[in-house]
Amino acid sequence: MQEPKPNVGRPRDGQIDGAIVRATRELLVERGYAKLTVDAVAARAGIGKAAIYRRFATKQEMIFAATVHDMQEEPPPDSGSLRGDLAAVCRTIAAQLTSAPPDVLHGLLADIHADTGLGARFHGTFIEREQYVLGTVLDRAVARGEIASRPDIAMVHAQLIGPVFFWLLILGGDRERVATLTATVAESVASTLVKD
Amino acid sequence: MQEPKPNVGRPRDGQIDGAIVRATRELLVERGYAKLTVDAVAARAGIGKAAIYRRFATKQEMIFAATVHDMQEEPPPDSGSLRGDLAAVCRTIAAQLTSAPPDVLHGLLADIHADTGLGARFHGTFIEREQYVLGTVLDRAVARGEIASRPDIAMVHAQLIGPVFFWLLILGGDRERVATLTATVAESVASTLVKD
Amino acid sequence: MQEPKPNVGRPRDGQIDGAIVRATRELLVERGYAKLTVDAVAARAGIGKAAIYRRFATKQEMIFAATVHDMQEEPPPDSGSLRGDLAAVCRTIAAQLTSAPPDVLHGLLADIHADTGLGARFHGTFIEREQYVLGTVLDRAVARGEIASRPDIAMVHAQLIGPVFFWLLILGGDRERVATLTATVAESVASTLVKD
Amino acid sequence: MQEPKPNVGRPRDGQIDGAIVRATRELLVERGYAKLTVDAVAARAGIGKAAIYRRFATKQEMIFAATVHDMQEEPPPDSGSLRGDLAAVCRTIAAQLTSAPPDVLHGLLADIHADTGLGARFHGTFIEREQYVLGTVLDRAVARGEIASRPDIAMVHAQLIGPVFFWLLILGGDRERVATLTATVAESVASTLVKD
DNA sequence: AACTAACCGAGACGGTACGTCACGTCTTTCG
DNA sequence: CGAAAGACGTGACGTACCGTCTCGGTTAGTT
Repeated sequence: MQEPKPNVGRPRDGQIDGAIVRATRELLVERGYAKLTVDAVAARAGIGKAAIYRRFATKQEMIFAATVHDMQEEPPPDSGSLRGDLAAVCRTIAAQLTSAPPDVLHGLLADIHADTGLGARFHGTFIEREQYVLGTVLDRAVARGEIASRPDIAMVHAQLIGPVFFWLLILGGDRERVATLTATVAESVASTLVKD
Repeated sequence: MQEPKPNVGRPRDGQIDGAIVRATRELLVERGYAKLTVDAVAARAGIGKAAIYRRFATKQEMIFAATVHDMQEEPPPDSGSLRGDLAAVCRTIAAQLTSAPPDVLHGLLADIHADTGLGARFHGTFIEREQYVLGTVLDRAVARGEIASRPDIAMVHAQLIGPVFFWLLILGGDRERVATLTATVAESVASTLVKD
Repeated sequence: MQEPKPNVGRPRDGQIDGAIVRATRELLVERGYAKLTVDAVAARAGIGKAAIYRRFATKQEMIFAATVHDMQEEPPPDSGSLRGDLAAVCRTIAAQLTSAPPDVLHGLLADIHADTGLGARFHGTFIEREQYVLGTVLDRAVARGEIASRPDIAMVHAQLIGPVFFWLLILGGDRERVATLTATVAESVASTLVKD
Repeated sequence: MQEPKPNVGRPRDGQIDGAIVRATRELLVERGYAKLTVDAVAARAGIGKAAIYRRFATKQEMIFAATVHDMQEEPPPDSGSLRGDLAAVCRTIAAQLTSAPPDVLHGLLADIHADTGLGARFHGTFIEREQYVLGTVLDRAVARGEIASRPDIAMVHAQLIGPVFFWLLILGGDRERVATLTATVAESVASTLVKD
């Protein structure tokens, strides 16, 4: 979201922000990511295209903002074990991955990685946040004495989230069985870490 | 690839098929997925656009065909243990995932999931093949007595490939450390299965 | 010319209308009717193709508008005789026929008659106007007592303009001798009418 | 029509010539000049495109040959007066002009004048032949003593044929009234010439 | 109360790529 | 070697979408 100049001129209409998000989400569901056009969003929201581009630099930024909730994920409450904490983290992220249609995630990921700026923001907003949460959880395990030292976070991240991600986005797997997968993976990663 | 009518008229020039693939791959590397144009492919290949559209219904089909090699993956030689076999499968697939620039994979996945037909072909060509290979490997483990019965293949698939996939495509992780990740994951999945 | 909605949105840039006409005329002279392309017109005019297709439904409409000046021919001043009036009318029309390269006239006539809508507009713009002028001139002759009643206008039209048209477009005749032909025809038609 | 090499190889199938002409004429009537395609002619005739291009250098040549009958117009029998002879010539040519749909004539004329070679052939086949016939008729009038010397043929040609041409092709006039127009014009031209 | 600066909807703008179509040529198999 | 079938390079077509810009008009805060 681009910032308006403060305290001069007419202020932005706050209803428009909501209307853009709503129209974008509706059209993503109705037509899919590839067939979403800015003109259609503007028409559906009953606004002009300029109102969109005053707020977002590109179509991708708009979709990014409309799709991705504000994601201020916090470390889960201490469950008493690394395994339980990892399962909690994994469940939260899995829930986010199922909050948008799969083709939207694919399209967005492609566009994000095609654009340096957006890619950096995505990384900062999601990846780093998730790894911060993971780090907290792992530090707890160290404090508990479950593991000797904090392992490489990115590797743990990949082992924990990768299977869920793949299941949902590549295999197009059943969303109900994600819970099972999540539990299995958390167990598996925890025991691998503890074993070392 | 659209099929020509057999034995009537001038046959398709086989060199053109190769030239399209070559030009597409070169341009994907040089310009990236988002900036690939059909006109540029035709120009680079020294052919007309019509020759492309005679073979592929859309630009995406063309890229799919040019990117996705004929992928007739076979089960790896028996390594003597489930863990060794899983590691071999995982290494092979990881090698394929690193054979194209990452933005190409993202773009292709997005386009594949935006188009039902292409999605089905992708599933048939890759997912099913990988799961066939995995099934073979798991059956060996059953025969060996490592595991009691063949588990759900898709779940194993997700656990095995998901981390590598996530590491490479989402985290943009170091390609050299994929080997470490692969080994860790294979070990982890194997021991989870054997334990049961 | 397609009409813009009035008083909403950005108004059409009037300079573009002129630039399209100018570029079209230049390119018709430089390359001829058959080799005129819409892309070339847009490039020459320094505009996008969309700006052309926003104004004209087809390439032919564009050429029609660019070629056919607004043609608000008025009856010539009363020369005192039917013969003089007819000669004046004929000279005016002959001048219009020589204002564009001959291949443009051929191409335009062909396209006009290939498209019902354009044909109707051509008829309304040109034929009816010319016949209105002819009707005025003939009415004067009736008032003068040169002829008893107003004859069939279309027949007179054909007799008067046909020879000049044929001379210029079919015979590819010398443009300097059109004056002689015009005078001869006007004399001939006038005496045929007066004789009756 | 391009000549085959004589006495070598397989002779051309004479039925094909007829089939091309028939298919061309049918499609001209059904779809009009602008929408006639060589592929459609070949398909309708049940032949290959190569068989067409073996006979005609261009699409226009094909249409020219298919539309225009072999036109070996001879001077009409002596009617005893210039006026009668001119009327006969005019009637013959008018009949030819009505033998094809009007849009075909427009299209063909445009293409003829866009191509030097075809334009020359058209001129030789039609214009010169018509002027030869006119010359013969005018010579008769000189011999008869109706006129003193042979006037400029092209000018007479334009005066005589122009009105009919304009009536049929530009005005889209009623074909039944062409007879009246023909008679009027012949009378008018004859008396203009005799008067001098 | 007037001024001013940024807002608003609507839609035109330059640019770029798409997928289609037709031309006239070329290349195969068959007779 | 002619013919049917159809692939080939070329090049224009008309459409669609992007992100920008320009209208007339609206809506605050500042003079």
